[in-house]
Amino acid sequence: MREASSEPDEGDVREAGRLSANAVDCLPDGALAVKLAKARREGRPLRVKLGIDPTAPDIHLGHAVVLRKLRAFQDGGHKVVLIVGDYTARVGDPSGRSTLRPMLSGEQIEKNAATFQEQALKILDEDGERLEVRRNSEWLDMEMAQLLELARTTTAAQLLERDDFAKRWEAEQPISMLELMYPLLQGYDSVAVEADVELGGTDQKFNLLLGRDIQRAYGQPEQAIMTLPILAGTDGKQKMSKSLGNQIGIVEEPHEVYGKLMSVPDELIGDYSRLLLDREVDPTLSPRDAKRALAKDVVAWLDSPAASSHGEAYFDRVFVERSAPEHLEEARFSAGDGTVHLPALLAEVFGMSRSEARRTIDQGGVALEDDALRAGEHDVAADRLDGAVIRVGKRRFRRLRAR
RNA sequence: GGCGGGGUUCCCGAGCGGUCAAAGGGGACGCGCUGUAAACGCGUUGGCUCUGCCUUCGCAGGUUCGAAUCCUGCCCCCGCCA
Repeated sequence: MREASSEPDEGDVREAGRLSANAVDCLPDGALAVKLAKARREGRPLRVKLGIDPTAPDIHLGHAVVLRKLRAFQDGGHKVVLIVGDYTARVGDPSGRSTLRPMLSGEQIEKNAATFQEQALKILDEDGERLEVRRNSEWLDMEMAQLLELARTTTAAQLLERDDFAKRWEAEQPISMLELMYPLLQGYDSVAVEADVELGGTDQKFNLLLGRDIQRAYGQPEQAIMTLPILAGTDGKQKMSKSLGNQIGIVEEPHEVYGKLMSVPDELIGDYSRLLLDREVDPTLSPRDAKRALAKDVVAWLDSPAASSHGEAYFDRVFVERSAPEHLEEARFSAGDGTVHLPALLAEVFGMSRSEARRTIDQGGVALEDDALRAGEHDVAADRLDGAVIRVGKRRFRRLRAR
């Protein structure tokens, strides 16, 4: 559907340029400016869609990249439509995956959906004028006839063009019907909420574009799409994701966030800075100092400057000086006959097995008051433990107290 | 419906009657080095009352002095042809 009546003026073009900073793709060319112009003429905000499937319980910095962009739209006066994909989470988006994804239980999805929504508000403006939160079960739990109507909008060839489907097809790997349906469902979300613009990671490009086709099939104006870079996880290699264990959650303890950011490979500092803080790295800083500045400012953004300072102090103390943090959790032990079997105590306190505890001790990984225990030193006098700080590895600490 | 290939310890993947708690890689963990990291080196990676014992190789039986390895049944996954 042409929108020729909405010629963008200079301001629209500038605004579109500003909004598409950091974007990898903003398609079709010029479409965003046209959308802006149209909305301006009609005196309404743009409806900017993001769908997130609550397949894991927490939002991490990878999600934050897109959420920040949404926030930029909000700050520009537009309305974000956040779709919690409680229905699509049951299907499992195959994007970037080479294997099938397990289906989640309704209960688990419900739980995740609640925390997702709550955590997203840490970044988004929750003003009702600027935010609409929807669940896609509202419209996807549809009649068979409606589903078939949706299915008519797209051909198998179209779907198989998608990169990961194409690869799997080529490699004779399974592609389930459920997965094939996924892009259609996501596209239908756009129809249901009448999206003007949809955002997503670059891995979503196909789905976002297909949304346009589906909107057209339903007689709606086609959304503009914007893709943002995928943030690499703390391993520096793979996309940040909970299941790969390389994520930094936005509601983690400030010192955890700080520490995890510091452990990110240097090569990522630039990306992180640009995508999470919208700024380039100060070239006069050494990688170490640049990373410190990054860590500090990200924590300040997510929490507060005070939390950030504490996170930094904690980090310096524990990792730079290698001493125990100021505030330690306590662990109680019973003195028994005056000797304590450490593997049992460590197993209980740190959730490891006794064998693992023994090995760690034997490898010099357990220290009492900064003195590493010697190999075989498994039984220790209770009075030596009472009040002492025990450290396992670099970062696990407890203050011991006799019970 | 027919034919064929598979299910091994966190993951991938060897093993194909004893020498197997099971090669190799990845990941993770510990130590060293260091900038906090990366890279690199060394070590560990089922459990336990630990020079030994117990439990693992889809599930259940069976053969055998002895099975992850052989047999039978069952469950599940994948591909091809139709």
